[in-house]
Order: sequence, then structure tokens, then C-alpha cells
Amino acid sequence: MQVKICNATVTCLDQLGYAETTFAKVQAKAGISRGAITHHFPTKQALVAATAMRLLGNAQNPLWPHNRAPQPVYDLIMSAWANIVNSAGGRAIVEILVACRTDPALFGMLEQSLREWDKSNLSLISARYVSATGNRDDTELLWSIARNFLRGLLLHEKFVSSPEYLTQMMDRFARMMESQLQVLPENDVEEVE
Amino acid sequence: MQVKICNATVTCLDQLGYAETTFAKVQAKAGISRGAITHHFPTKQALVAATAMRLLGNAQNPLWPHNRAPQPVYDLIMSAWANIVNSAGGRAIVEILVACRTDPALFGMLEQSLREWDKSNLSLISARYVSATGNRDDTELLWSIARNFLRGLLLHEKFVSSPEYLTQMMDRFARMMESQLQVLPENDVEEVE
DNA sequence: GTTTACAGACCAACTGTTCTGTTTTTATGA
DNA sequence: TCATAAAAACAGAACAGTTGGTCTGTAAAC
Repeated sequence: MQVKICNATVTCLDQLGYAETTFAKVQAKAGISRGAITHHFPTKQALVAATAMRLLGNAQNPLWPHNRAPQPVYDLIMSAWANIVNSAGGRAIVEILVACRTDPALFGMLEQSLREWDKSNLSLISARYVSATGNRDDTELLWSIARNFLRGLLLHEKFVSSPEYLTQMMDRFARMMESQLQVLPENDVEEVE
Repeated sequence: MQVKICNATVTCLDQLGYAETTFAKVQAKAGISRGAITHHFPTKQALVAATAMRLLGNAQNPLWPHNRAPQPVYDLIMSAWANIVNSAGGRAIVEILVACRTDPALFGMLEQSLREWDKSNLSLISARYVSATGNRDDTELLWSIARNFLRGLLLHEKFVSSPEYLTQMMDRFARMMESQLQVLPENDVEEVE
């Protein structure tokens, strides 16, 4: 039931935005009663926060296949965009991040989790890729930059002059990252603690 | 009066977000009557759209001083962040862009203007800076990337592990851009049409 | 005297939240 | 094993507050 509610919330956030994501809309989308939502999530912030946590859990894995060689940097950037950021879940996360900026209650519920997700996400990168400088901190900086660029691109997407231009931007950025970041040689792969 | 209303709207968007930016709040912030707002802006979308147009007009100039040499690329990136994106107006714009994604009425009002602003903004860059490849399209791609990164950074700002880390990201990104973009030699400066 | 600029009351619709019921599950104890 | 109590899961009505938008009234400008 909680899964069903959160899935409906993701759809609402993606299609309607945070402001229009109301109990009534989520209820209708999930095809359940009002009481079911309020029982599990007493406030709107609790609902959105729980949805965010669920999304973060799902957004961790798909980029780095287990027991297989990490994909090239160029492909990594491209699939991060296509499979994570520019997906219903990714767009929902952006809505939530924006809401966090001005909603202290929501921010308080998510701050710690988001910080921890950030940290673990960066260590996943460090375990598989390394900056051309060989510096681990620099690897994480580069990945942080990439994530922020992709999120920013989501806001601009509807105003991009043409779909091809968006492709060009992605290609240009991926090539730039490719020159700064590289796959770790196999024998150097560290285990994520 | 319209200026006063729009300024109050910017403050509300920045501090309260799009959802909480209501006629009542703008009215109170501007210290005027309800009728004054609804007279000039019949709908909320019209109010926000007019505010966005005003913001875009103001965000055009400050980066490139007239009749003086363009600042170095590193400084350009830094001041774009500090003076444009991470300002009340910049944050308000991001709120509006996010709202546009899911509000068709608002999107319709702003689509054309935003596309035009985008175009003129890119041509301002091309008039003063050039990609290391010498390609004008590449110059614009690089600037588009920079803008999207900065906007994305705004969403992440509250969750960055420490203020210093944000500084490091900015520094790293600015240095990366510095290696790809350069100030146009003076005699090559084209006039903006 | 007609249009524009503002003031403020008004309204139906919707918001998040609380509340009281009903059903289902789970735990308990002999 | 099974009655039974307690808790959790759900359903849906109710509510006060707020929303965007409209409507009438008045003052000023042209």
C-alpha cells in the first residue's frame, strides 16, 4: 500500500509539480481512499519525504552494474541523464529539492538522508572512476559537477531551442568529462565500505 | 506600481517558493490592496510571467561591462554565480522555470520570451568569448553548459556537505571552463546585432 | 465624460488535517 | 488450536482556513 501511494506521488510530482500534488490527486491516481494516505503519512511533508527516500533508494544502483566492468565515462553520463535524471523519478526528485528550499518542515525531514545519499553516491563513483589528476577528491568534485549539470538541464529542457541542441550539449559535456575522468584499472577497484 | 508588485513577487518566490506565492502574500509584502494586483495581472500566471520578463531584462547586462574589456573566464563564471544565479532574482527564476514544467498556462506565456532571451544571451557570450576550438557554436554550447550547471547548483546548495565544498566545486568548474573558453582578442570583437 | 487605476468585499472551490467508524491483521494465552 | 483482545490498516465524513478569481465601488487622469 505504501508502495502504491508513493508511486502515485511520484507520478503526480512529475506530471503536476509539487504545488498541485495534493492528497486528493494522489488518492485518485492510486485509486484508494483518503484515510489510507493520512494513516501512513499524516502530513504532506511526510508523504513527500517518504517518496523521496524511496526514490533515492532506487536511484542508487542502475548506473554501475555489479560484477561487470564499469561503463565508459561518456556512456555513464549519457545513461545518468536518460535513466536517472530525465525519468519520472528524477523529475520528481527535482520537484522535491526545489520544495525543500522553501519548506523548512520538508527540509528537516530530508536533510540528513539527502546528505548521506550524496556521500554514498560519491563513494560509488570513487570506487570505479578516477580523475585524470589521480586525486580522489577531484573525482568526487567532477561527479558532483556532472550531477548538478544534469539537474540544471532538466529545468532548461522545455526551453532548449531544438532537441538536437540538447543532444549536442550532452555530447559536449560528456566529452569534457571524458577528458577529466577515467575508468579505474580493474586491479585497482576498491570495495565500497 | 507594477514594479512594486513584481519586486514583491520576486521576494515571495525567493523566500516562499512558487506554491506559497499567493495574491495575499504578494499583496501584504508590497503593502498594497488586492485590487491593485488583480487590475494589472488578472491571473497568477500573468503576475508570474510579468515578473519573469522583468527579471530577464535585468539579468542581461551586469556580466559584461560596456566599453571595457570582458573579464577573464574564471571571473565570469564566479560572478555569474554570485551576482545572477545565486541572487533573489536568480532563485525566483528557477522557481518559475520549475513551475513552467508543469503549468501549461505559464509555459505558454513565457516560452517565446525565454527562447529569445536564451538566444540573445548566447550571442552576448559569442561576442566576447570564444571556444578553444575557435568554433562559435562550441562557444555557445559551453556557455549553455555553464548556465545549466549553475542552476543545478542552486537546487543542491542546501544539501552541500559544507560551504567550502561548494567553493571547491565552483573553482573546479571554473577552471575546467577556463581551459575550454577564452576571451576574444580585442580586435576580433563583433558588435551584437 | 469616458477610460484607467486602485480599493476592498465576496465567493465557490479546494487545501491539509482531524475525526469517527469499520475491517483486517496480529499477538496472546490457555 | 482457537477464542479473544489489541493493534494496525483502511474508509470516508467533516472542518476551518486559504486559494484564485470576480464583482462592485470610488478616485484620478486624460
